[in-house]
Amino acid sequence: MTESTPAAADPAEDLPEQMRVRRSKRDRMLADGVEPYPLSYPRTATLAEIRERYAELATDTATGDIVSVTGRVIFIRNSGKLCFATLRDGDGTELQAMLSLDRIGAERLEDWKRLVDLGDHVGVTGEVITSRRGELSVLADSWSMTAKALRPLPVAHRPLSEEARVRQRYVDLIVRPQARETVRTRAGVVRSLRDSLHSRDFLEVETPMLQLLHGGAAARPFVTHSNALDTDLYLRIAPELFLKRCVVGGIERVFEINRNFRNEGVDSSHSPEFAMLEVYQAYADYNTMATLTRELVQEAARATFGSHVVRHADGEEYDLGGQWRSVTLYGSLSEALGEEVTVSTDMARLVQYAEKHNLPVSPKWGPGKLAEELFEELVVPNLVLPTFVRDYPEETSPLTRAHRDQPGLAEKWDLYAFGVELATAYSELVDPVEQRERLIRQAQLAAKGDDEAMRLDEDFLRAMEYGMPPSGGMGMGIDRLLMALTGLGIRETILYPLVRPE
RNA sequence: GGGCCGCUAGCUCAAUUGGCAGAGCUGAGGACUUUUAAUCCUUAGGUUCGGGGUUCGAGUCCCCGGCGGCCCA
Repeated sequence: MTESTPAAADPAEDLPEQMRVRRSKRDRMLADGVEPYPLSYPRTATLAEIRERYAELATDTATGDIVSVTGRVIFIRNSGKLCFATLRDGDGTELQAMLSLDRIGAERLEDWKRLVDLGDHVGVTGEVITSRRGELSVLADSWSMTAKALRPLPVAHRPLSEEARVRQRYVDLIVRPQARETVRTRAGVVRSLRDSLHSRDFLEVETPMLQLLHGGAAARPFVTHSNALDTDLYLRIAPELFLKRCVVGGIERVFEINRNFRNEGVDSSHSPEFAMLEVYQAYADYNTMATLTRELVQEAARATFGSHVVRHADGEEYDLGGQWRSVTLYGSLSEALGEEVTVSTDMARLVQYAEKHNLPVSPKWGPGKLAEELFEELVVPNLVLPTFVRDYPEETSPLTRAHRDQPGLAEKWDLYAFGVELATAYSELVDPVEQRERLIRQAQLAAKGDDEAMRLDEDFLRAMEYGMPPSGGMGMGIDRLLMALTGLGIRETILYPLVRPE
């Protein structure tokens, strides 16, 4: 509404012709005492119900059944004494309405031709018939405007520009079936994740979005302010530290599906607000989490596509069924380099490999971070089908338990699919003393590089000191899961992505 | 943050070397009782993203800014 004309000005002056015409039709209705936005319409059946009930009706048949239907006019074909319109329901079902002179009379037929435009919502009451061409139709005895549209629809047969689709998603949803389908797919995936977790006795909780301290991930936060407390607050970058408090409190299987906020770049796979599933399970480890994650994704694929084979927007099909490939970080990196690399390979050697592959090296990186960067550069682009990448350097995994038998490594995996990171999981670090030492080191690093030095979350450490049982934890990006299942960009999987002001 | 590409009618897009800003759909007027993106006749519709510059002349070339997309960091 920001662009609308102030009430004082005469809005008709500036408007394009098509909008003036539609407003004048609304005015004409009001002048005739007809409400262009009535309270309701006595609908007796949805378009889908009519289609289902009369699926087998033969060509050029009259049923004698009278129904009342509603829908948005998406195509219109008027002639002198017989008019056709295609109506569409919210679920995308289409049905034809027919209006004939002998059935509704000259006056109402003329009203239809004068007042109804593409995009209007109408209600039609009449007999269910099939036309001579076999099209299932409602032959009107009466009709009403149920909501007059004041703006023209875009051309229905050419794609909207990508920017228009994102900025005016409501228009995208009206004209593009794939847009409506994506909304349904997303709802189905989220529902499937919840069902899968509930059936495994996980409890869903909601933890703070507004936090005094941000933690649980390395990312720049959004900052806001509480007037009541007179203190700055952070929008959460992860729910991790609160979910762990839940496990300390005895909620042994806990999850949350909610939004995280990161004040970072926006591109085809990153959004400043994104939906995330996090799961924690006591007496589990990163192996338990791998099985759970695979089952969650496979059940989501089956719930939404009826199969483990998913079809991407480009038509390619991928089978997500069965066991998934599992590699180690250093093993796959060694293979890509053609030389043995381990967690004890020294910095100088790693820098040589980086130079050989034109990878710029930041002076802030340690050997663990550099190995990860090399991995992302050389291995990740080739990971198409879901692949677990296991055993990351301890250096970059401050909340992860040390590997049970390989020094210098941590029990962490990342799940990659279609070139992006889909999920990550740890055998959680639960020793409060070691946890404190690692967080202090992180805080010192943050303080060096950043004026917003991270403070220690003392309450989190206090909770850990009460004793957290051995646990596995996992986080999965919901938007990215949708991307992996559908092949769409992140701005298509998010209904209303952030855009710059017009 | 850097590079490249784009922004023209309500929508999707054209416009040759710098030389009258166009098409389809949509809209308006008319014809049509079986259409399916109906068809036929007539017709309207523009601050070419904004600002500045070069030029006899700029949608087109140059500079600054805005928005979007892609690639890179």
